[in-house]
Amino acid sequence: MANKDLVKRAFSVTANLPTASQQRQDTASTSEAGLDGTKGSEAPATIASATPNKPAAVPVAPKTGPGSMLAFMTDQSEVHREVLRLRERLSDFDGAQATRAIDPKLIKASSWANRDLSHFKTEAFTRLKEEIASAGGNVQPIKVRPIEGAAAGSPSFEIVFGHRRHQACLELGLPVLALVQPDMRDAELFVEMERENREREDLSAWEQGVMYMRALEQGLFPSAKQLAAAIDRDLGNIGKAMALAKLPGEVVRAFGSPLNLQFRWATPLKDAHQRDPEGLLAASRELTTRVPPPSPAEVFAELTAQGGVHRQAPGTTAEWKDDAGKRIASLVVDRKGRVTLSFDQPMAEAQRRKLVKLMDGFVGSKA
DNA sequence: GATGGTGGGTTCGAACGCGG
DNA sequence: CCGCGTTCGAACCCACCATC
Repeated sequence: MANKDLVKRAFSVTANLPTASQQRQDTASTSEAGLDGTKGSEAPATIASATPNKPAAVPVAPKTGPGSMLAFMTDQSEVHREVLRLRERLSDFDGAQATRAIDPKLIKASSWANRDLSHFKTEAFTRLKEEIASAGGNVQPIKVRPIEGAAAGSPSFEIVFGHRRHQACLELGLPVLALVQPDMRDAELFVEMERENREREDLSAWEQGVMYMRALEQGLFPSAKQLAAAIDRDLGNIGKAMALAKLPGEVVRAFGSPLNLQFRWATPLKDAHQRDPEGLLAASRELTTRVPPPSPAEVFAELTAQGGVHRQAPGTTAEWKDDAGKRIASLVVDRKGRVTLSFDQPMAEAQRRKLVKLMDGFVGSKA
């Protein structure tokens, strides 16, 4: 039985990782009982003495020099095993990146980001803010890079992506969960920020344009073509986005928010600006004073109609209303440039005759 | 001629409205 | 409710022009 018990005991000792004192006691038991003694086979019971049925083993301090040395060595082997265990656990996180909770005041927006303030007033942003508030912080971390030589009290980090989550935490007074990426070059930051924004589809055409313009102005890329290649985007769209971004502020304001500007409007608006810059600005200023404000499509239609355009955008280009604000008539242009003038209310005979006469003159003058 | 930029046409997918 | 057609926005492609 002796050999069988020894094997069982040895396994038990290893598996239970005894403390030095336990092992010492075990050794003492073995010596007392002999290799074949039943007493020795009970030793593991001492190791497992934490069980409620058995009294806890009383640690015995080593009394001799070799005993102390043995105790030290076993202690050391225990530390060594712990190190190995921790290393093994650490290897589970190979490739993972650690996040930190950072005071949002210590983080500044990226130099190339162009989050329009109206982005932080949208319903989507309010929902995001509510989600973050209910979770007690942003669950999805933002990405930042440290700012070299930042002065005390000034921001120490720059956002790579996650401007909306940062803004939400800033407004809520919560720390931002952030992934800190050291040694990140400007171009790398730009490409990553651009990719993240595009994947989330939450940057307007105008904002993209401003972002691209800044990247080129600051020399991140030598040309728009190389910028397009770096971010894997079509050059034509980059040109259109930048054309929107180059529009005067008055024109952009006429649309209510820069977020309302669309890619396909870039060329017609640029044409209108080149054709009659003063006229376009005057029309834009006038549109911003309208109550109720016209829709973005109506603004576009009116601005591009300034000075006569070859290709008009489809949509309602003019509306007439009565004192109560109810629509009386509207002028609509379809995709082929055909114009329909319609009246929403019954027309008196006298008015009809007047309109026909007006049309005679109008069509006649065209012919 | 190479490179960079622009403009216009086409295509694709999503959203929407309408009729059965 | 479902299928179909239409519209809209974005992306892609390519031809063309300007500059060096």
